[in-house]
Amino acid sequence: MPKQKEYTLKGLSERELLELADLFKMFADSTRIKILYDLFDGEKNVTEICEDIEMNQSAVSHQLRALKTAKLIKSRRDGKSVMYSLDDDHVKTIIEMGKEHIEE
Amino acid sequence: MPKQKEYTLKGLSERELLELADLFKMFADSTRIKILYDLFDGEKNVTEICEDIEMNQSAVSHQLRALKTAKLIKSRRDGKSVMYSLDDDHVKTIIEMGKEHIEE
DNA sequence: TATTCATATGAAAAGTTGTTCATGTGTTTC
DNA sequence: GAAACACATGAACAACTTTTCATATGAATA
Repeated sequence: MPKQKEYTLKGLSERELLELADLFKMFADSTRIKILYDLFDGEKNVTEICEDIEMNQSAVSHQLRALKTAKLIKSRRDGKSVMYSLDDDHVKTIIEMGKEHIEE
Repeated sequence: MPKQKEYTLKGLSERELLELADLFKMFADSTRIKILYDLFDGEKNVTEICEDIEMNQSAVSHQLRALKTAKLIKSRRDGKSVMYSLDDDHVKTIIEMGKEHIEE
């Protein structure tokens, strides 16, 4: 039996297109952009991030989890703290491209 | 009277952060990614786009308007048709960066 | 000018998302 | 081991998005 013809758009499968959209969803919220941008400096714990971006701890934790699931950041425990840092080289490039667009 | 201290995260104002998020929202939906990706080939009219991405005309028109408002695409009328094309050099780069991330 | 083709648009429904609140878990310190 | 500190999590609500349906507008053609 022949395999069901799957929709693709010039080599991109429906599944890959959805993954792409999910990835960009991570950049589609200003709280998450603040977190990512804050981590440009390097590793920080949750309390530091909360102070830097002026958001409460619960909201930040929820967004950190989303960013981690999307593999944009990683974490390690350090005593009572959990340290977060960027986990993808493309994050900076993507945000920089965005900045260039809005600065035109 | 001193100006009210405005929140900024390392030089990015709250306003710019919201603009950035709004920009990335445009990439955060697979229908819009399909449209943008489809336009990598060059100018196309609405009917062509609908066929390529297999979506109905109304849904596509709504998304075309969003992309145009965000200045990612531009349009010109050609007889009965309206031709759409990319209006930002960064669009390809941003999508390519996204592809690289998910392909890891 | 009536009809047809191409596109745009408004309203409504269904789904998704972000924040808050309350509370739970893990780690250190006393 | 009790208290304090740091972080995570589930539920609930409000706000926002995307698609569909119906219909409107605009341009070409008979």
